[in-house]
Amino acid sequence: MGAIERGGMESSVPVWLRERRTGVGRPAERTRAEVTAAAIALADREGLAAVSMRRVAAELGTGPASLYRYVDSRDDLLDLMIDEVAAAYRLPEPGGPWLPAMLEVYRQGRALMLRHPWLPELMQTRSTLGPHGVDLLEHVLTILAGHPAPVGRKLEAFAVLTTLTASLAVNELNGGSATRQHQTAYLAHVIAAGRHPHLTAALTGAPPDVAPNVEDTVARVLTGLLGE
Amino acid sequence: MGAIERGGMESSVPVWLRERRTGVGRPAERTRAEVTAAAIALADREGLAAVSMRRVAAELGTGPASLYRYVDSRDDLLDLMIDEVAAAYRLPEPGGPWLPAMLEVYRQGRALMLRHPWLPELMQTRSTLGPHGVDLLEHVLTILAGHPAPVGRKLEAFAVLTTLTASLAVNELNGGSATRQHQTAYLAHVIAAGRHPHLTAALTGAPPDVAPNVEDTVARVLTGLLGE
DNA sequence: TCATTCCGGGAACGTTGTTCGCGAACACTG
DNA sequence: CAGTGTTCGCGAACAACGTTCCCGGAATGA
Repeated sequence: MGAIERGGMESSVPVWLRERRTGVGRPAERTRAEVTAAAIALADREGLAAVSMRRVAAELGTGPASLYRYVDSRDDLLDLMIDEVAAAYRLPEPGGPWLPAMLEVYRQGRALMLRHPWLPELMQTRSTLGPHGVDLLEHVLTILAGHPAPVGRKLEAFAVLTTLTASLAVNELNGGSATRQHQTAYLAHVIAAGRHPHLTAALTGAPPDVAPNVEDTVARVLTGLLGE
Repeated sequence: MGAIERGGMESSVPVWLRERRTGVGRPAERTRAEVTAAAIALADREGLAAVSMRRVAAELGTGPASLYRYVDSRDDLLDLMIDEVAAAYRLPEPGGPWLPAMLEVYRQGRALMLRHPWLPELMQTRSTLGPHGVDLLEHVLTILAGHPAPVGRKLEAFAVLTTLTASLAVNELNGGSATRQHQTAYLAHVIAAGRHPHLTAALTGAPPDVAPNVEDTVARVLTGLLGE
């Protein structure tokens, strides 16, 4: 009876609401924050695939089962990692025109993702809003407070900006990697086949004199979304 | 010596180039297409997580090891799934203004992703261009052939359109699911806390009289990217 | 018929996420 | 100070995973 009561229907409660127990009982030797930090360090060093419960536990010098005292599942841990990283935003007091302020948000998001190469892949898969994510959203809404667009479009702009940032970061990170070689190997084959004239022209033509400015792209998308 | 020669440095060759053997030896009982179809059927029915080599093999009535005659790894199989689904595009002969043509591409992409809910998640993680993907890209470039923007921006527009379609599809698919309830449960808590006034206003305010038209969003982003 | 070449797939290896349950550690009560 | 309730640490185990080995069989070309 007790077991059912405990494990029952709490699985729909997000991580951020499952909190510290009372002061009774044996005190924990670690914090959720420490576990999260260990996972982040591991991901930074060896990539997201290396973040298994066992490896994280080893990082902390404990057994795998111990982690489940701090986290309900591996997915929870991933959510914690995402939000913890978002704590690093240092955003200036909102004020002035909205576009430059939004671009600053993009710039810092990009920097975060380059510092933590596993971040974009993670954010594209799961869409979590933890405490720090919520702070960021509040900041964006403050930036856009004076903008005439309806709220729905502002939320939409935030979502698109997030996705776009992740997408562009992935592109930057894959610059000259193995995945890229995969692609070009096959594309060379496609070009040789002769069909796909436009693709051929696009890829064999002289490389653009001016490298496309990524920040301009973001600006264009944002003004496209919000007008002005 | 033979083993090294065979398994050696071919791992950088994409799936699409590893092709049928000679007519000698015992003929295969299945085709790569059949394996792919089985995987797609399984994913449609039980989600992407159910697509394990063992389950796909069971679907075909064989052992897990047999699949490796058709595919080098599970990742290869996922790439095949993506491209196979892209074969379903039925795009009209290009002609006329570019925006409506691009929106038709979006519309069909969206339909594909709603029919195969595992698709967006997969496309956001891995960026593969198989034969059908290449055809789609060629189509888009044909649509934009008369457009004055530099090629780089056109490729960029294609990439953004793909990402955006996947992102919006995920949003649509998560409409009323468990993940959504996670979010709103925590957001309610955030609102109750009192900080985040703009967020509170955005979420508690009267729901927008007009539901935001997703197609308009895409149009806005595209014109933002390409101008005009 | 024989040699060659390839396919099918049982068995096994290493790794994964997660659960069970027990012993130990602390706070509180009497 | 003993007892009780409650929590923590974590070894062991389970089921499932991707992948490799390897061998028996099946087909083709000579």
